[in-house]
Amino acid sequence: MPELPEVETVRRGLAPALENATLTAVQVRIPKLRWPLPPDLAERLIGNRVERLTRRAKYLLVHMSDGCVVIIHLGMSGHMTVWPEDAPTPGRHDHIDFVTDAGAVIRFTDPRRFGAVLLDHADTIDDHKLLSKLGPDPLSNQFNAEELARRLKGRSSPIKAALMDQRIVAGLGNIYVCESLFRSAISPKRKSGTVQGKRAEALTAAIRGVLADAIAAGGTSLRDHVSPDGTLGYFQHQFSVYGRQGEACPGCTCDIEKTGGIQRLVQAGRSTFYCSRRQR
DNA sequence: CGGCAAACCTGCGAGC
DNA sequence: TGCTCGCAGGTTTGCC
Repeated sequence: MPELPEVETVRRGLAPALENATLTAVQVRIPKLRWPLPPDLAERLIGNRVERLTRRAKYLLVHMSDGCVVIIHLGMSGHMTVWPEDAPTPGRHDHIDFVTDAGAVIRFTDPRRFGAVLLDHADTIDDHKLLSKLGPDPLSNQFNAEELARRLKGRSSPIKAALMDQRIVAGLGNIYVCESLFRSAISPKRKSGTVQGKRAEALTAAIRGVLADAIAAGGTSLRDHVSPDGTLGYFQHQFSVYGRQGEACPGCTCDIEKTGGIQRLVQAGRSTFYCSRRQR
C-alpha cells in the first residue's frame, strides 16, 4: 500500500492520539512481520511517553521520552487505526496493539506481513541499516533539481527504476513514480543519466506536485489504505495513468485509435503505466 | 557497482 | 460453486 503520502496520512492521523501519551500496554500477537519483532518491545515501551511522531521516507518513527525509537514500516498492506476506546476484538491480521493512558488503542494491521516494527535509539537512528542509505525526502529542502540531476548522472538504468530506488530519492513507489513521470512528460524508459537540466527541473516539480496533491487527498486507497480514523484516501480518482491502460491519455487531444491510449509495460518486475506519445 | 529474479505473505478478481 | 492463475501500494537478498 503505502508510499510517502499514505505514510504521511497515517502519521498525521496517529499524532493526536500518540504524542504526549504514555503507553500503558503493548500487545504483540505475532512473532514476526518481515523480521522478528523485538522480544522486549512491550517491556521497553510500557510506562514510556511518546514525544514525537515523525516520518523518514516511508518509515514512521515514534520517538519515546527515554530516547528509544520505534521504527515502523507498513510494507505493502499495512495500516494503523486509532480506537479512542473499546477497540473491537482483534482479527487475524491485527498484529500489535499500543494502548495509551487515555485509553486509546493504536492497532497495527498487516495481512501480507511485509511490514516491520523495530526498535532503535535516538543516538543511533540515523545510522540504522534501513535508514542510513536513503536518499533525500522529496518534500525536504535537500531535494531539488540540481541534487536529483547529480544523483542520476552517469546512470544507464531507465528513469522509472532509478526513481523506485530509495537511495536516489526516498518515499516514492510505483504509483507516484508513474504519475510523476507523466506530469513531467518523461518516458519511463528514458536513460536516467539524460534527465538533466530542464528535465530534472520538470521532474522535481512533478514529484513535489503529485505528492502534495496526494497528501491533500489523504493518499490513495486501492485496497488496504485507510487513515487512522478509518476514512479513505481519494487520490486514486486523480490518477492520470496508473491502472488506466487502454484508456485515453488525459494530456493528449488526438484520437485514442492513433495513440493507443495509456500503455502498460513491465520494468524490473513492476507495472509501468504511461503515454508513449506525450512522455519522451 | 548494475540489473534482474526470487523471496517474503495474503487476498482478490478473472477465467475456466 | 470452486479451482487456478495472475496480480497487488515494498524491500532485501542472492546470483550473474
